[in-house]
Amino acid sequence: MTGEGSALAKRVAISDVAARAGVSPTTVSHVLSGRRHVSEVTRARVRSVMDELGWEPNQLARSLRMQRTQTIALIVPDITNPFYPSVARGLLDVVTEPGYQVLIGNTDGSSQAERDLVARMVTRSVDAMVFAGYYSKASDVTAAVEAGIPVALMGGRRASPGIDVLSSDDLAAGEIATRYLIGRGYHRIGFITGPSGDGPPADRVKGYRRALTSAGLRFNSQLIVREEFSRAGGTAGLQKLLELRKPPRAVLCTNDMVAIGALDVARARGLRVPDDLAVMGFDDIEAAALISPALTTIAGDPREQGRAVGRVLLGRLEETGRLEGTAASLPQRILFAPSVVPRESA
Amino acid sequence: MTGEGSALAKRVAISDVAARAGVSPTTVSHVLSGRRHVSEVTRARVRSVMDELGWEPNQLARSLRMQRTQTIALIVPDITNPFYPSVARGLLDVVTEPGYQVLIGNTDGSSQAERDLVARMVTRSVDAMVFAGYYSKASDVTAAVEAGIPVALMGGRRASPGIDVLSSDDLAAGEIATRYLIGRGYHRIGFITGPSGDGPPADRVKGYRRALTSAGLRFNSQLIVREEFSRAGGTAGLQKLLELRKPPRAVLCTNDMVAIGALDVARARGLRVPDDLAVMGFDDIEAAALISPALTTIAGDPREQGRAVGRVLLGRLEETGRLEGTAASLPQRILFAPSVVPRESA
DNA sequence: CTGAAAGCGCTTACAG
DNA sequence: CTGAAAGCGCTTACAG
Repeated sequence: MTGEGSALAKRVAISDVAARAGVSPTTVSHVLSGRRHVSEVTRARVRSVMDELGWEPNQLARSLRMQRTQTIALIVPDITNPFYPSVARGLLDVVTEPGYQVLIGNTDGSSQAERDLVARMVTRSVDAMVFAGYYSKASDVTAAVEAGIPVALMGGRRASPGIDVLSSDDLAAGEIATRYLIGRGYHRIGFITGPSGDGPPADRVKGYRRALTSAGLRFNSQLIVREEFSRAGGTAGLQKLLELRKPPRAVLCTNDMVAIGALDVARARGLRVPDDLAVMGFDDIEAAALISPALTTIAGDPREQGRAVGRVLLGRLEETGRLEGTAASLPQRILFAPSVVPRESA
Repeated sequence: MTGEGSALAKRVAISDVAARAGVSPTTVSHVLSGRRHVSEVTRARVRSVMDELGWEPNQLARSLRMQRTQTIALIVPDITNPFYPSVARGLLDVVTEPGYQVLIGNTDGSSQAERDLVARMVTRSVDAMVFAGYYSKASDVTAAVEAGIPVALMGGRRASPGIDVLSSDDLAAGEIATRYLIGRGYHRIGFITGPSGDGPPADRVKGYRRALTSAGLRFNSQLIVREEFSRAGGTAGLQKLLELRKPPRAVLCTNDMVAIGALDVARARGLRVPDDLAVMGFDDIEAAALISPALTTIAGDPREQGRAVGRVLLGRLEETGRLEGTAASLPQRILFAPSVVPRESA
């Protein structure tokens, strides 16, 4: 019984390869890394022993020694929200090739969970971190920053040392949507926004207002209604808008779910969309293309955002590798411009 | 200049705590783990130094020493397919509390990528692995099995040593769907299935056939059409079915996308759904509830599947911890029963 | 009740 | 061109 095939067979280590090849671990390490010259013959011998024993360096040991884990943390509120898997995909797209892996964490938006996860990631010595919260702010990631880990904050408002910020340009989104509607001849445009007066939804309203103004149209606060971010919110919102003395001919909804709720009431009332009423959403969720009439909406590109995040972080990682202690380049803030996806509803 | 506040401040190590508390690292380690008695006084002193210096053990060092990384790999074909984020969520649900983190990998279904990722995960000494491929089989994960890493294979056909298999019960799904339709008075039922004659889609057809038979209904192969897994496939499939001399009164579609395609032709031809034609899908994608008429479909519970996967793996991990080399319990195969989500279309 | 030492598996100054 | 040794930061037999 050699035990060779056993599931419990000890993993082969660099010392095994060295012994078998009749060289030192140092040399084995160097044929692997190529960081110093090794004579043709020994190199060949070592290579063949590596293959023979199927040796691959233990990343754990390597990480401990090199102080680099080749790992990036991705912390999100809810991986089940389709935006984040797309971001994850984009991140993986650019980060896999250079040898990084990604560790995911789900916070449910709880700041307790956020702190715990950030701490655990630090404890695990991730090389970089992307953090997305419902209301991302720098203070959520201080533990990482203090540990010298570069972080990319998604959805944050401003960059700070150690923290690059990447987010959707919600103001532009609102502006673009409104301009699209105006261009199609709608001048009386309602807006069903979210319950609170700040954050991305408020930025969209700001963009809407700006587009109105620059088109010489009057902004009318009666046309803005605040509702929950849900199908029911859309229903309620459109109902209110339709009760107005002069109801809008088009309605912008703060997200696609809300727009779908608005379409429900249009259907129930027998309104033709978009002839009697144009409806437009934001986000471009999968259902937007599948419902009837298909929803015209504003799309970001979450996968591309993920790629951008990856690139930014890779850049930071290169910096810290090279210039040890030298001043890093300034933290960036990157805004993603959205575009309209014209379909049937507007 | 103390450098204390610098981003480059060395992380504090166990030896720092020990020195400052006037004890050995051994003792510090033991107050942390509680694995041996430490006198009240020294324990208190060590604790306060820990707090003061903010020390947390470096997981890397700990992992290297203990041969346990507290990491689980999750390898999926496409994290962007909503099934997988739900699985990920369920996995996180059960695995976070006991201190595990999850490393994700995306293969795009390429077996090259699958092999590479499995190898990389092994190299990183993950404690366990969940693997989902488009056609998962044991041979995809041999590298992990050989390294003694317990794996949970999602969607596989049979368990084998070191590999537990968890999958949806597609046969039951087909049967349940068909029975539902029969129960609602539909006796002539068409089936738009996928292009190939095996895998989950074929199992669904088998279940359909079985339900028909056990209800005393005749199986008619003309009512089965093979199409692509897409909206266009659903359109084409229903068109063929409607050209039959005696077209079906109800149609089962191999997934919700296909069902949506079928609904497109029903709408175009002015058929009332479900009165003239009942349409039913599988999977319960988000859009199923949002379209009109809302789609009646068969739902699995991916998040619960993820939880189950987590539980199985946690069980295996406990086994290997306890009985070193003793025979592990037999590999399991767990099948998830789906249920119908009655909505408007059937 | 506590500590010195070995060792997990690598990489990299240092020396020749 | 190559190797012996130190060290990354822990845990745990071993010894007292």
